[in-house]
Formats: sequence, structure tokens, C-alpha cells
Amino acid sequence: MRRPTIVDIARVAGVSKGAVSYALNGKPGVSDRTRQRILDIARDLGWAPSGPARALSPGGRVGAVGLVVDRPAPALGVEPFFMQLVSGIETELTAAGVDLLLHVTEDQAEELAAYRRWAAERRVDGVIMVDLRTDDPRVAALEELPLPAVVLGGPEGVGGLPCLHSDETAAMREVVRYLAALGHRRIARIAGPEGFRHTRDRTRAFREAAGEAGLAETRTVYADYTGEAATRATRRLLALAERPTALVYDNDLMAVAGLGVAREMGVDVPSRLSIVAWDDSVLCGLVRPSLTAVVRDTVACGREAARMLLGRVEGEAVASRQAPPGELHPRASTGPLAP
Amino acid sequence: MRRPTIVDIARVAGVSKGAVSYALNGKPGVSDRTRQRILDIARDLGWAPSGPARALSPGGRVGAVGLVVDRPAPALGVEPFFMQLVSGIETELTAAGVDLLLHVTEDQAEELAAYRRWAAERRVDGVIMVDLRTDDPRVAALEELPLPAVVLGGPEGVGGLPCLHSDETAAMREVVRYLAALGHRRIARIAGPEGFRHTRDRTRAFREAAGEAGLAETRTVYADYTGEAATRATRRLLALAERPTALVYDNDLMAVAGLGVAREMGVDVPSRLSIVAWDDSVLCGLVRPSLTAVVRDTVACGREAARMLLGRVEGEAVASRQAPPGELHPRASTGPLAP
DNA sequence: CGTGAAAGCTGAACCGGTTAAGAACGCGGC
DNA sequence: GCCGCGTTCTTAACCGGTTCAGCTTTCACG
Repeated sequence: MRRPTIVDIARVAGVSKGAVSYALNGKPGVSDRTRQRILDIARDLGWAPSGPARALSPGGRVGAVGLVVDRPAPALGVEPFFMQLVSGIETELTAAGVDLLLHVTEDQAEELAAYRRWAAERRVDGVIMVDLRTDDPRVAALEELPLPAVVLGGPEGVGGLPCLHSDETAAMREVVRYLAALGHRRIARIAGPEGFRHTRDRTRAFREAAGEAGLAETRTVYADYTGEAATRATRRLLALAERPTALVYDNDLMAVAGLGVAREMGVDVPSRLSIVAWDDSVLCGLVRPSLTAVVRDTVACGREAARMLLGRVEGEAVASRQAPPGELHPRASTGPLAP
Repeated sequence: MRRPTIVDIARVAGVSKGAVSYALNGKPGVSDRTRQRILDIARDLGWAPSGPARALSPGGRVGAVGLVVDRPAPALGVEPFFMQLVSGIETELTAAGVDLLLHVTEDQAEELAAYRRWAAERRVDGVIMVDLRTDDPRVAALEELPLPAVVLGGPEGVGGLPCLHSDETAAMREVVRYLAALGHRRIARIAGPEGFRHTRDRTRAFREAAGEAGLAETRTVYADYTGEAATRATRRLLALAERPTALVYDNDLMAVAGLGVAREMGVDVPSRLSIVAWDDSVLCGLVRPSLTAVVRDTVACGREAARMLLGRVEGEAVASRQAPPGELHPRASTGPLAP
């Protein structure tokens, strides 16, 4: 039994397929009586519009958007950020009957190739770009392609693309003040890749907040969000003569790694070392001591980004927006230094 | 500047669009000279085939397959299994120029609706189904739909669908023997949802292996892969008068949660309690003590499943296969009981 | 030199929708 | 009775490919 088409409906209803199309799309051109009859027949036949056919029509939409994730695969699995983001994006897309294409790449060249292929082959109506970098070549590429795009990150360096950016200054200030209030004077930060835009933003915010709080020595070392890199970085930091008494990690996975290193080196958390994770997930609540974390509503970010993209796909002018700021959720991994 | 089409190529080459189609698809019907000329022109114009147009042609493929993930969203984020699976699937799909549609649902009804919509609207050429349950209603639904499908799990209860199943008996036996050899007599297992097919399989394997090893008392309690459920279950187990001395968790996230509970209750791991995680991820190596785990090559499973599905999409008869068995990787969370 | 077959290419139909242009019809106004 | 107009519907083109039937041209073979 073949998929029913509008021609089948037209035959049963005794009208032309043009009339059926008008009726099904709620456009004027058919009487209410006829429209209802056609809708009934369509329901009875179990008709659903063919995606490819719709897309092929002049001005037609594909009904799908793409997301490329370019991070090392092993880390990805345990990186809660992405699935939360995807979950939020999906919520909004599903409501609009739009599908999500997910692509995992090894490097940025592959990512660019994916965008180009999607545009050339008309696989998607638009894309959401994440992990904005400084002087990101993807921005120029996406601006050239006939492919609506929304950037997660910014607000600078996104060219003419609408972006959903987050101001992390406030959260960073909260973190630094909190740690300073606990008595910490030497705070170090284990950051994400230096090339990422939001990494830089946080580094600047970190330096400024430390200055405000009157902390002399702050230090940021760059890692890549993986446990191994964080492990190495933490070992080095804790081996310093004047070792830091508080560590701020750019994601929760690295914070867990840091916790493990502290344990292994016999540095008690939190009496000798405080640990803060940026980005919360169930993980932070499961390890012991549970991890103090900066909580961002990643699901909401995903939803908002999806909404923005759907707007752009419809041809609306979409303004850049600010995502809700993160908040510090203190748990057991931070505290005053033992005397 | 519009996307170039084969008509544009035809015009430049001075041939009909039929000839261009033959040339571009490597089909006979054009001379080698003409074919080369057409290929050159296509390259110069930056031509790429339109996905929707290809799909619309009689017998055409959409060039995409779908994956629905039906698990609680917060757990998903930190569940390494899925991203590893996706990563493996993607590798194989990318090589074939096929895209992946990912859909996250709240319940099984939504999942079924997604399959039906994908089939009715021709959004995908096939789907990979995961988390097989006992008497799974999705099997019958997928058998009725004109939608090639491959099941992860089995080998029974998949109807006529080809499946990639894993025999976990061997790995389970290895785990139980190992723990028994360390001196453990009371082993408990914190499992995934009872409705999942592989949960049942493991439960049976667990009971059998325990019998073989001469262990009197084994116990399986069911959780849902989330940290909270595992936390509750572990608390209850460790509060028993005759508490188990070894715990086997059905995924790594729950094992991490269990480790936290042990710590909180002052039960030292591994001298008083051994912990084994089923499914390895970076997480297992990051927490302290690092977690002994059963390692399965999830990426390879994803690749194999994708290969099987691509075969089915091409109309080949695809036989069910067995996935490579898991292996025990002992780390620091298991050991002999302290005297 | 005639003939048959193969090679190389064209024209047109087809997939399943959307949409612009136009036809048929009823109706009110003059 | 005729005109103009709005409603309702039909016709046909179009999107960008694939593929089948058929038409030339070439060429080997008897």
C-alpha cells in the first residue's frame, strides 16, 4: 500500500490537486465545505506531506536544521552540555515540526565541509553554530553560504550573524568574591581551549574580578575540556611551591578530574583546596565531595537558539540576545581554608 | 547566484540534462570524453545534487537515517553511551554521505509518533532502534511501517528485524568470578530499568554466574540509569545488616553515584566494598578510586549498526549479528576485603 | 553495399508537492 | 439583458533530479 498523495485525495474528493493543496494548507481558494471534506479524506487516508516534495517546490523549506559538534569524541560522551543543549533545541524544533541533523566532526575543516555540503545539497534550512572562536573562520563561511545561521556566543566576532551570547562577568565576579570571602588569596583557573571565544571572555572577567577583590596572583591555564588535560594541569598547579588554594574549572568534567588529582595527592577538599565547576550536571551532585558549580540553564539556551533560528529561516530579522546569566550553586567542594 | 542545477551544466556542455545525469552518476550512456567534460563543468560550477530532488525521484533515497533516544534528559547528558554510539554511527554514515536525524523523546508514545512521522513524511530512509524492551511495541510498529530498521539488542523479541545483539553472559561470568576470587560472597547488582531487554539478560546471566561460582546470595535491584535512583538503591543496600561487599552497576553514572554513597556512609572502597561499572567512559578513570569497569566498544557497535542499516536501506538481506563481547578492566575500585 | 547491433545522445514522463493564471459560475446593480 | 466582480475551482508550469523509449550515427560483418 503506497503512501497516499494529494492526487489520491483529489481523486476521492473529485477535485483537482490544486484545490487539495489549498485546502490542506489553509489557504483561500476553496469553500469551507470542500475544505472540510478534503481534510476528512486526508485524515482517513492517513496522508502526510512528503518532505522532499515540499522542499523541492519553489521557496520550499526542508524542515530540518543542523548542528555540528566539533569536540574530541571521548570527551563528548560525558560532556553534559551538548545533550542538554540538544534537548532544548529539540523541544522547540519538535513543536515546529522541524528535525535536527547532528554531525560530529574531528576538526574545523570537516565542520566547514559539513556546512557547505548541507547548503549545496539543501539538507537543512539553517544551522546553529557553537563554540565560537576568536577570528572564527566559520563566521565568514556561514555569512557567504545561503544558509541561515545563529551563533551561540559573541557578541563580538559574529559578523552579521545573530547570536545568543552570555555575559559571564557577573557569574565570574560572584565566584571570585565568594572564594575571596572564604579566605582564598591564590585562585587558579583551568580553562577550556584558548581559541574559544567564551574562554577568553571568562579569562578577562576572571582577571578583572580578581583585581576588584584585591587578589594579587591569579593564573589561568588552558586545557581542552577533557579529563586528561585537566588532570595534567591540576597536578602541575598543586605541585607548585605556593600552590593555589582554590581552582575554578571551565566545565564539570575537568572539575571531577581535578577532584581526583587532589585526592591522589592527598590534598583535602575543601579544607585545603576549594573546587568550583563551571556548568552543572548530575555529575557535580554525585561525586564526593559534591561540586560547587556555576549553573547555567543550557536547555533554555538551546530553546532560545532554536527559536531564533526558526525565525531566521522564516526570513524574519532576528536580533542578537543575551542568555540568562549563570548562578553560583555552592556545594561541598568549597569552604574556608583549615587553619 | 542560484545553486547550479544539472540544467545549467547541460546548457554549458551543450547536451541534454539526461546525458548530464548519466555522466554524473557513472552510468553508461555517454562517451568517456563527454562524461569527463561534464564532470569538469560540474566541478567548475560547484554543483552538488539536491537532496530533496534526489529523494523525490522514483525509488530515490532521502540520504538520512534517524535515531530516537528515549531517556530522561538530565541523565542523557552525562550518559557516555549515547554520544559514543552516535559517534560510531556517524563515522559510517558520513563515509556514505548519509545524515543522522536525532530525536530526544519523553516517552515511548512520542518515540512511536516520531517513527510514524518520519515514515509518512519521508524524512529518513531507515532508523536504528535502541533500548529494546521485553514485548517491545516498537518492534511491531516498525515492522508495519515501510521503514527499514535495525535493532540494538536481542536476539529474541525483535520479530523479523535484523538486530545487533550482545551476549553479556561471558562478561558477567568474568565479573562474578573475579569478585568471587577476591573473596566476595555477597554481591549485589544495581541494574537498569527492568523493562529493558538487556537488563533482563544480564540479570539472568548474573544469577547463573553466581550459581556457578557457588555464591548463595545474589540480589538485583532495578534503577533507571540515573544517579538519584542509584544513590537511593545503594543507600538501602549498604544499610542492610548483612550488607553486600561488592556492587555491580549497569552503567558508569550509577557506579559514580554508588561511590559517592559509600564515601558518605564511611564505607571504604575497595577495602570494605568493591564497585564495578558496566560500560566504561572517561568518567571511570577520573573519579577516585578509579572504577573497575566492563568495557564494551560502543563506538564499534554504532559503526556496525549503521553499516547494517545502510545495507537494509539498499535492499540487501541483512543478517543479525553479535557485537563484540565486553571485557573487564580492573582498576582501583575492586580488591580483596580487608581482614 | 546492405544490414544489424551497439554506442551515444535526446525528449519526455515522473516523483509530490506549490502556486500563478485563467475559466466557470452566481449575483447584484444599472 | 448586460456588465463587473468575487468566489471557487481547474489547468499547467515549476522545483531538480532519474530513467525509459526511441532516434541517430557509427561500424563490423557477411
